[in-house]
Amino acid sequence: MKTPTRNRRAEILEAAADLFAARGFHGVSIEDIGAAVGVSGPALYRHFSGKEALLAEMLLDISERLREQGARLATTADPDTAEAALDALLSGHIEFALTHPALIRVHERELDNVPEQARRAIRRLQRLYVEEWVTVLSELHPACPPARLRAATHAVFGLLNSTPRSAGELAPEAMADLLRTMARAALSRL
Amino acid sequence: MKTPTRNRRAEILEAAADLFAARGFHGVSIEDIGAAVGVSGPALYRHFSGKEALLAEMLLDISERLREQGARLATTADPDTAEAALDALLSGHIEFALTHPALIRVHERELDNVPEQARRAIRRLQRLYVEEWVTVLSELHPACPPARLRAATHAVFGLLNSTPRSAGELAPEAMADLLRTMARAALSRL
DNA sequence: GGAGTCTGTTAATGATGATTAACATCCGAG
DNA sequence: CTCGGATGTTAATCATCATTAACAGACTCC
Repeated sequence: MKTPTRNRRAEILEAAADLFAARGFHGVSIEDIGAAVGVSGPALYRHFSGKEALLAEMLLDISERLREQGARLATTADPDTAEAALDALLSGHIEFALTHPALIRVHERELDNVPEQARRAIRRLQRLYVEEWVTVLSELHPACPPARLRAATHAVFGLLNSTPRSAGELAPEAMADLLRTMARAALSRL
Repeated sequence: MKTPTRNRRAEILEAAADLFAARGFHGVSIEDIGAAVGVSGPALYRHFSGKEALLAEMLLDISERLREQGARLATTADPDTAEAALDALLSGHIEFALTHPALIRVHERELDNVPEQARRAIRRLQRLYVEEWVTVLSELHPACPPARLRAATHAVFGLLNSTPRSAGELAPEAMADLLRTMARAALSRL
């Protein structure tokens, strides 16, 4: 019982993500989360210091993954073709959103329930990710003021993150294609 | 004390909308809502049969307003220019989103907390509103399959409804302009 | 072969919170 | 006037929940 135990934390985080996505942080009890992974209630305290800490770790992980991915893709090869960098960012985000709809949903909705300190860290990561996009976009639209680029970036995130809401309507492939097409168009004329 | 009383219900709905938008349905107590309008706690039961009923009425009202607006704008004058109808729908939705960010947020997030029966009614209204858009879009893109048009509509809503998240970055005027530009572009090539 | 760490379990404990009861006020109608 | 309805108030009631206690099996390392 050593190997399976290693996965417990991750297992809990995953189950909790699904539950939070479906019913919201306050709509899910510790007992619910425990049940979802086959243990009951207070067992979670062996892995996390509390419910908020669990959420904090979850959001930190998501934000960190997005930021890391952003930093990696934005600097992709050709520094002259900002166009290519934008495409890479787009594809990366879409892939993430389609693969982890629950995480996207929680990331979008539950920041307010994270304790102050962690919230600051998460916000910082989110800001860095946005800045990655803004940097690329400012190369494509040098005349566009930064505030507008930032707002445009948030708007595109809203578009891309709509996935969890229109789930099932379209096959993942078709959905990815649609989102890429729409986002590219939306960002082409700023 | 007759005239001011007439407003009580609306006053409560408004205060509750702001609170739900900020902290989520489960994150707000009846006591909180009462305090926000200057009465305390159980007084709300003189106006609503319960917390869920309050939310249900709120979402029904929002969905109804959007649907009504959609039905009105989509049929606007020129039936030949689907282009104009789309612009009208866009401007209407943007105006609503910028004017009532809290309502948009609640409408987007809290449907799951509404009791079954009301939820069905709300979903029906939402569906009608979406179909209004799909009808217009199908005229502009006759070759595009309906499922794709529906997904595109949801995606554009995601874009337009990003307002509450990027609040303050831009002046309302500039924001409306940006959203209109991006949405038009996103919907131009499906 | 036993001490210690890891993970769990099932009972408290203590808050918070929705809803209801019992009891005032105020105001317009008759 | 005074009766009734509309609105409120405060004090129960009853659940639900996060968190902590107390206790137990299992596996590791010595």
